[in-house]
Amino acid sequence: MNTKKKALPIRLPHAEVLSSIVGPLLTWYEGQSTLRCLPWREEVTPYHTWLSEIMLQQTRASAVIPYYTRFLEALPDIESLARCDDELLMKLWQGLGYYSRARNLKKAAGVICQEYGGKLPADFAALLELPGIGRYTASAIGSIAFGLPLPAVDGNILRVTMRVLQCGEDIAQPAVRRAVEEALAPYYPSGQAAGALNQAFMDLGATICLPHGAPHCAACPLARLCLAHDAGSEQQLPVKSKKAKRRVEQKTVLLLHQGRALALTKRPNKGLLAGLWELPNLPGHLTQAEVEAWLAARGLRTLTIARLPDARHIFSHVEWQMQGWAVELASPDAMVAEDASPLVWASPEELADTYSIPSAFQYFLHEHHG
DNA sequence: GATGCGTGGCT
DNA sequence: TAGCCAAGCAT
Repeated sequence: MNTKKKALPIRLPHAEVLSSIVGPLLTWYEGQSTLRCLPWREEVTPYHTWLSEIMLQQTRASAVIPYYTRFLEALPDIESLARCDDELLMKLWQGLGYYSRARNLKKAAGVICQEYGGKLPADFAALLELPGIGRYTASAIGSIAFGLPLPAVDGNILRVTMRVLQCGEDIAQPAVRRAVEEALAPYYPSGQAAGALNQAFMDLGATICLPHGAPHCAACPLARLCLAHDAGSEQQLPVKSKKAKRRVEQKTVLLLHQGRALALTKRPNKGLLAGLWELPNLPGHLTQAEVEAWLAARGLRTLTIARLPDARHIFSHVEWQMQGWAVELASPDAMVAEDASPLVWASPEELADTYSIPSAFQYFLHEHHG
């Protein structure tokens, strides 16, 4: 016999309740729609919906708005995105995080121009094949831009659904996400109501059915149907298993000035902050003597050197504890050693306009200016 | 299925 | 403050 446990499909309790939430949700959304004025709701096109959904992945709407507006001014259509300069692309994304989203966006634009005549396909399976588009995003684009009856199951829909059904399944498990999709799909309308229903779920999750603190059940159009509200268990749901603890890395960050120019290096093309620019940095916390030795070994002549305030940056899975040194170098610099990553010397203008530098280094850059 | 991938806001 | 969380995807 096969002793491996076969994963059973997740069954949601009281799933029939879901049939009765569609009407109240749509009615509520139509009454509320002017309350959340979002730029991607003003002129709905497949490109606009696609761009907004990518930017909104794991990112709050308030953070996305200025990026979305600026991005469309620079790259107003899919064709210009497909042909844009990579440094410009990353500059437009600088500070938004999850940078592979931007690279996948451009990759997908190339495919769309190549395979689909420059227009997004109005088809779930075809959307799903594009880089950076998963089940959620394919459903969001399909429903909002093309009126396809697809539930876009994100964190909001999961939370609302688990509460309405008073279901204690672990929403960190992909199988639960899939079960919610299958449970909701039969009740989804086609046409404009499809996108409206998905956005109604999201707005409800963002403004009423809150993830932390007390949800605003008194203002919720689903309160009378909600089994968790009925039982008083809203704040115990949804259940979500904890993620692994993040590791800590110590770094020594160098602010190397040569006249007006500041040294930068390019990060590797894979992994954390792939392909972005950074301040030169070394693993561990080095003493002043060790920093000076490192500089000397690269033919860089130190004029002055001073400690900067410590800084800490927390990523989702790693924490950087950084010590910084500001160094004035004699110019011109000598050639760097072969094993060192090459330094580029950026003027303040290039720093602002050309190089994409992640937020993790902004503490020290502010030190540089201020 | 678990892990890597950013950043900022909230409690 | 430390931890949790946000309109997830790729591997």
